[in-house]
Amino acid sequence: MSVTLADVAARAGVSAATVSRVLNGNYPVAGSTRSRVLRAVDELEYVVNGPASALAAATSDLVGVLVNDIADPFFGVMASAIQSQIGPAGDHDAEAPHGQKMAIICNTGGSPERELTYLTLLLRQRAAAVVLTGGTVEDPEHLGALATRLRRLEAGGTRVVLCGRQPLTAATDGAAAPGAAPGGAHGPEEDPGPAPVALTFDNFGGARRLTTHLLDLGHRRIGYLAGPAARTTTRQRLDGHRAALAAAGAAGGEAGTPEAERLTVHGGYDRASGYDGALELLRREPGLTAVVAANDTVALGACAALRERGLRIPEDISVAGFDDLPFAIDAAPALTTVRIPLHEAGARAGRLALGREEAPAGRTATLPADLMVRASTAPPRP
Amino acid sequence: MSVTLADVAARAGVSAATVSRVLNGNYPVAGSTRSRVLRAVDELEYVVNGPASALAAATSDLVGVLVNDIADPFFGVMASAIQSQIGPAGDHDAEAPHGQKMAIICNTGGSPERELTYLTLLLRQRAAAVVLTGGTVEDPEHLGALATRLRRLEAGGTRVVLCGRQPLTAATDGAAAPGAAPGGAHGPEEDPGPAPVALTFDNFGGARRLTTHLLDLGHRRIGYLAGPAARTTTRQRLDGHRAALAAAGAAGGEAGTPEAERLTVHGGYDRASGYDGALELLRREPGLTAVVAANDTVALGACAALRERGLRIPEDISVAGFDDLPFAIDAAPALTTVRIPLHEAGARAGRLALGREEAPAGRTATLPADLMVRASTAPPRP
DNA sequence: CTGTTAGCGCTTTCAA
DNA sequence: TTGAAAGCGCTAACAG
Repeated sequence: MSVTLADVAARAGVSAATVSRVLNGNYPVAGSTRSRVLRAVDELEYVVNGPASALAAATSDLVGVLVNDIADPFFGVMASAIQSQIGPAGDHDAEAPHGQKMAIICNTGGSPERELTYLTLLLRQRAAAVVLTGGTVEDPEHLGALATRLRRLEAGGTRVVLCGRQPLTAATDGAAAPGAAPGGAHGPEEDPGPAPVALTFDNFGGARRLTTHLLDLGHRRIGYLAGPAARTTTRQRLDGHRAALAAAGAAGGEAGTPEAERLTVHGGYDRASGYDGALELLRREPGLTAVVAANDTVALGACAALRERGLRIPEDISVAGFDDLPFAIDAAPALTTVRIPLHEAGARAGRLALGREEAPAGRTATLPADLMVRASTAPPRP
Repeated sequence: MSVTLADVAARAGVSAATVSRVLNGNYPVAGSTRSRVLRAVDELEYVVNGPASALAAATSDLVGVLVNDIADPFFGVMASAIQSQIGPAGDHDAEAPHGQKMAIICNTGGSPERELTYLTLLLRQRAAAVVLTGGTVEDPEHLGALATRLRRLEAGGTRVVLCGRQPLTAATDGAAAPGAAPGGAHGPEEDPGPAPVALTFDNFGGARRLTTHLLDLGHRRIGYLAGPAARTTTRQRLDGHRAALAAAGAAGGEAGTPEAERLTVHGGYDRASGYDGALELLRREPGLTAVVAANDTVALGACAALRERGLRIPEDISVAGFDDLPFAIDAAPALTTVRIPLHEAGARAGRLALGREEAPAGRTATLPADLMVRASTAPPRP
């Protein structure tokens, strides 16, 4: 814990600079010198001092990954995929962990403040890159603060990648008008620079296809268990759902109408919300023939509530989820849902974060969301 | 990205040392000076340089968390709980992220080499603490290398906490005899020091209770889907299972006997292993009346295979899991399993890692594993 | 309570 | 191809 570069240099009979060059391998060094240094490193069991090199080099080998909740497989799968591109690969030598990056996973719990706090913390670590996963709150003030932080990060050389989230500019239109920065910003106006790279999910399209599937089966009274209001993911999925309803002229397709409100219950992205929400939906509309949930976890909660009410799935009522998390296929019955390519997205985001993959044209790519028809949906009873 | 302590000091009309003291709040500073400094920090949008302070203070505010697979809720839940104790709490001010620690989550994929690599990386980051979650490979050589790394970490002031893993000394008995260090160690023999704090799960007891439950129901032909061989968790659970069988004089209770081998299939901790394993078990013993899986995920895979074979659960065959992950209760039928207090364990490990909780007596605490009887187990058909 | 003074261990010009 | 030297930005004695 106290052998330094200088010690290695002394033992190898070279200067500290040379040792540094050998270790970083970014500079020509004679073969014999090189092996002498490596031997000394080995004999002394030398381990680089990360903070010291980060200070000197003005960049660390840390990559921040922001997630809402790492216990939720939705984020767990993405985080794992991101990590797989960033961390030590299986084939690396345990004795030569050079140039290895490490992922700092930050649980925001969906809280905008904590999102900002973590970004500041990452800024202070001089993170090499930051990946923000999942949707965020659509509040213009938060979006403004977020944009400011990201700009600072990028100005400091940190790569920023959005994974499963709209680019900020798109989200900021409308309410967050141009002109004066929203309250709180008192720093100099920095150059916006290029927008962060974004990988988005086709939440809207997936939701629309899912509800269309239900409509095609003959359902007309469809309840919707939405996620927390004012979050991008929630809104996109709800919009897609309503677009399908509207296209079919079904009830609840017109946003803002009493009918649409009546058939929509907002809650969290957790099981309890699905359980409670399904009950509420049933109270509002006893003639319900189908329930669409904001995600698979919510759908499972809904299934549990429905079943306890004596309703069979899908005979009495159809239920559909979203995301196609690993457990969806093992639900009872297997859940009809929309597959989000979480793993692919995470892996790609990880590569983008390291600059190992070219940014997509327009700096944004939308990943497909495919309908997975399984056993939990069926035609309504005649 | 370039305003430094000195800039703040200049603006506030004080010395850099004073600014440092204000920011770290670990030293008396006059109220007026304090607010002047804080104002300057604010106006300049100053952000501490983490690497620089880590270098100077010889410790960083990073906490390493090693997991097998963050996409697996077993680890996700623990990681989330650990994080909740380490990272910014909800009530913290976003503008004052001082003294905040951050968790570096390292996915080892269950690979011993990567476990070591990450430990080295964490050593190089001068991590404030390291939490190792879940079981590990029981290979004496790996255990030796692991112990060496952990000793170095502790020697450098890093707190080490094991969460869901046996203390190394206990695991090292038997094969890894005292005396010469296993191959590869060529450093000076350091003082072993105190063993790391460990929080372990009562895998053995939980498994025994689970199988006893099955035996009480009348089952006698019970198949076991074990996890990867040579891992602590796998062995403890299998041992508990066999202990229950042996106590009841049932088939397969005697480790090493052909009967025990025949009724045990080793695989991974994933769904596919459960699926394949269940089929294999059925091939070996068509008269099977129950299947016990190494964990819930494996159990779900087994359920799927069994169902495809036309077997009803629990009427034709009982199935049980382990861990009681969130989805277990929503399986079809609800899974009988053993509840592991993942959240509590993680939270406690997090507090131990920060030194915010006293180590348990003997530096090791075993957390209970309670049997959760649900619908997937029932008496065998007469 | 505050300032001065040395480093912490590494990277990186600039020379040789 | 290698070495010398000057910091990177912060903390921590030690004075005052």
